Amino acid sequence: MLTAMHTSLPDFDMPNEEQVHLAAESFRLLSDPTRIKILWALLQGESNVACLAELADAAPTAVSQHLAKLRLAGLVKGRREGTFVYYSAADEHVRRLLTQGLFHADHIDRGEDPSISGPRRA
Amino acid sequence: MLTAMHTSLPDFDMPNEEQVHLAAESFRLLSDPTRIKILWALLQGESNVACLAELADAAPTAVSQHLAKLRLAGLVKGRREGTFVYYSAADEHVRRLLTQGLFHADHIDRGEDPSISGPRRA
DNA sequence: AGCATATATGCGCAGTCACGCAGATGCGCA
DNA sequence: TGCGCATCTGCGTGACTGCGCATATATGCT
Repeated sequence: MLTAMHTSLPDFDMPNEEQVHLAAESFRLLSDPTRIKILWALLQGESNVACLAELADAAPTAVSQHLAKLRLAGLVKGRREGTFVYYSAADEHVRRLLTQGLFHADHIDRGEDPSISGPRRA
Repeated sequence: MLTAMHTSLPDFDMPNEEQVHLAAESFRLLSDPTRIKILWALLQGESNVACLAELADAAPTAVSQHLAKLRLAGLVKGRREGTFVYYSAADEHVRRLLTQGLFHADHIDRGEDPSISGPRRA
């Protein structure tokens, strides 16, 4: 019973490595406050870099870099109009993910963290 | 019109800084493949460190560290039973978030990335 | 062409993270 | 009390990340 512990139990099903990796990448892109603000703003309508920089309270350069990453991941799309580039959220998955995350943030229950080990605390 | 661009437009509403920060922290914890596998396993029932290490194909030490972070964030709970510690997912928010993320991973459309700037490609 | 605006990109730095290793701690048993 | 097991914690390292700065590219106007 050294390495065969769950194999005997036929219950746990694990997602593919690739799927896990892709999900992790998406979550990683959502793990930055500036990018969250950018995406949240884009979910309410398209906007350009300068305007997003104001809304997210960040430097336009930083916002551009964030948008580049979000674009590479396919989370936002860019549409050029003259000197401006108007960005918009790619699909509704982004909205659901962000909404869930922000909603979850308002309902976090850290439940006093019993810390498992350490002396018994009454 | 230096810093007043969106203030004139009363449309964009932004979430609180704290809420954004908490959401970012949650997303950051979900941005690691090992943690995703751990949480996915825990959503199917409680388990201990060694078993989770096998399921996630990681060293028990690493799994323990991941679980400590997840516990501090309130995403998992730990229940001690003898020398074992049985962990379980904290609430249904985690399930929804993870499900959304993994589902999203199967429907990513990177849409050829027009790269905005650079020479016109056709 | 020349200039200004808007955005993108390359570079260096400081901060963070995941991992491996060693040692500590808690628990059960003889 | 001493041993073994399961787990936790501290430290060092390599890799990555976000930001600021300078620079490059793209578009519009005169």
